[in-house]
Amino acid sequence: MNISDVARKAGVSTATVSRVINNSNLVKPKTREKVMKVVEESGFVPSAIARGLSIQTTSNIGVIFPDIENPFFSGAFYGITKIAEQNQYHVLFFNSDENMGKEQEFLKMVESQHLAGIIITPINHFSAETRELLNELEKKGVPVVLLDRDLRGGKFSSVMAENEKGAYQAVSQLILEGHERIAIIEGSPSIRSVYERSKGYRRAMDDHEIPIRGEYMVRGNQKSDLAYRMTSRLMNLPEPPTAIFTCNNMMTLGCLRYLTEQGLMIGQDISLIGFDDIEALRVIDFKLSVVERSEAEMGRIAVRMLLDRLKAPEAERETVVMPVKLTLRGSEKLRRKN
Amino acid sequence: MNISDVARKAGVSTATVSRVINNSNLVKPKTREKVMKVVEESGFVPSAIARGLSIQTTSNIGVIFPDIENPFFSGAFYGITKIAEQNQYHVLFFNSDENMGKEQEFLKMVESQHLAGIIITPINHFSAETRELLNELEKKGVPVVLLDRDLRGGKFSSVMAENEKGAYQAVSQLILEGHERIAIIEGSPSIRSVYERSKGYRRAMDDHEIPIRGEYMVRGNQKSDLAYRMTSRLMNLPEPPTAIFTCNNMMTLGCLRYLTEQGLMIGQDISLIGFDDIEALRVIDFKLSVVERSEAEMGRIAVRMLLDRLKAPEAERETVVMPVKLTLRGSEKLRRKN
DNA sequence: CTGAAAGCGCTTACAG
DNA sequence: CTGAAAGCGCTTACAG
Repeated sequence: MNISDVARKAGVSTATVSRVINNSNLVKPKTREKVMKVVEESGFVPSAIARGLSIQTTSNIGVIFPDIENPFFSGAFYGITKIAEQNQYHVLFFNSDENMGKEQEFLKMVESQHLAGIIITPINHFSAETRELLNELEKKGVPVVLLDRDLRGGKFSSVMAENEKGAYQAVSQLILEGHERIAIIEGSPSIRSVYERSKGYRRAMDDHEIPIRGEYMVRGNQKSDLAYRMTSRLMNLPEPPTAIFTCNNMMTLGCLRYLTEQGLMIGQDISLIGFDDIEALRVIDFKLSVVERSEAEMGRIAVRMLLDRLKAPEAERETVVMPVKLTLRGSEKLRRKN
Repeated sequence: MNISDVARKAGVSTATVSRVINNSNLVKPKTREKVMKVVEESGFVPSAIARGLSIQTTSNIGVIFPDIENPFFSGAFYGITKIAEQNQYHVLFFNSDENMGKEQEFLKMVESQHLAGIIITPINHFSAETRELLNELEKKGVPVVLLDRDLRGGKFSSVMAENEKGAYQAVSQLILEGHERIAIIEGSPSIRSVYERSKGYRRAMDDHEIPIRGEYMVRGNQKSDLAYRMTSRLMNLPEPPTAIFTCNNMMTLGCLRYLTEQGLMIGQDISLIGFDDIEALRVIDFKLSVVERSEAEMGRIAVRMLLDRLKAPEAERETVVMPVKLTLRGSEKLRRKN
């Protein structure tokens, strides 16, 4: 069943059927009715792919995230699918696995798939290749929205968060609790958002005139396992830290795993604040203090921005910065002083 | 840059370019070289959409899950994207939100998008509409794989789990610990996999000759919030249960939230075993006993099945049943007897 | 308001 | 091994 079949049955041309389907107002009401009747009876669904070839674009948006198992991203993804669905858009998802090669491979495919737009969390802030691929897409009329991570030298729409501020508040709170030996598990320096959290840490230390010790700054890679090993390194220092700030949720988990294995009680033997909340721990009232933000909302905003640019291609590119909130639940404290 | 441009530059016909791109062996090596050179230099990427229209199918597979924020599904989704990517397939994702209308809306779209195949976790075991839509797709050569949930009367490939067995083992263990007042937070009765877990509960109770009390069987909806309220109902019974078995991870969280709010210690004041593990709790060594399975593996298997059927359309439809494992961590015990 | 026809960019049966 | 040409199922500028 295709558009010609419908046209024949309705006694009109395919052009008219097409106009009816696309709600063109260049159709006489009677004709529209006649065509709609055939469409309903036959259960005709137009081929999105033929339409795509003809108008050179589709209603599919591409989403590229580095790690869909990270609850931040699955939450953002949920927000994306919701708004996309409400607007009759579909979502093509790609997991880049924090791997530059995969990211670029996917971007090259975008054009051949004629995607309407792209929401991406780029792997590397400094990747000129990724930036150029995205620039080319923009030039070809495919709007791009960055989510959670910026890209150096690019001018794209984006949805970011108050990363530095959140980290600043968290670390300041630790200082307020009397900590001086505060460690940070940083993320990759080539991820802007995570790097900004390191900056917040340094600024908080500086503002309170606490000297920063190199051995207290260890580098993770956004994943749990390395954070586990880095926590081990920290805790085996001659003078281990009394508090740790972790730069994302997965690293918080890795850190917690090590501390737990060592029998250290959070909020008693050691203090900890993490970036991004962890639902299961909140539920059981585990006293983990965190810097929170709404990941689903970030996803929703990203899609809305994309759709706005699709409607008004000349519209300004904008950046939305999601507010963060420091939620204190007790893990920032220390009962038994070391 | 399209196939005609390449053909012109290489001094051959579009047919030949097409053959080169698709690795047909009906091309003289010299010709192939000549064409490949132009392809590389021009950075030509064939239009997937034009190809799709021509051959009436694409390299996109559709995935429909009810709740991508549930770690079981994001884990399975991760497995899916991995294998899909390895085989040059792309994934169109749709979140049905446990909503039948959305599920069917999406299925109707599958055909117009010419998806190569479908992986679906159906909302309702008894939905004849969904079953028929899937049957039609199969008839049209679009293979279907069910993941985690079966569909009555359908004969589709599927990846399931040992649901009844897992529940049976969990509840038997509770009985072994001396419990008799064992409650269950069931899921929707129209979801086969979750329902099978209820059956495992009943069989375990029967086998051990423990009478089943109606007030100990409460119904959830796979979500955390309702499980929270149901736990409240259970614990406010004149004779509350001493142990609870929850039929999925989200309901385990809701249950934990209530118990925690009431100041009850898991494994001391009340026992609990849940279906599906919860990473964050494992990490902090929270003593939650669970029935585990590998969700990523289920996703990987589902894609492999799909690809096999794509290669050999006449291949038998098969069902893989993932083994489960009861992991005891202490929450099945009771320190202070009620 | 409506239709004939060209065009979107591929693939492939057919002829050579 | 290669090419001309029809076809996939839509949309839309153009003519009426």
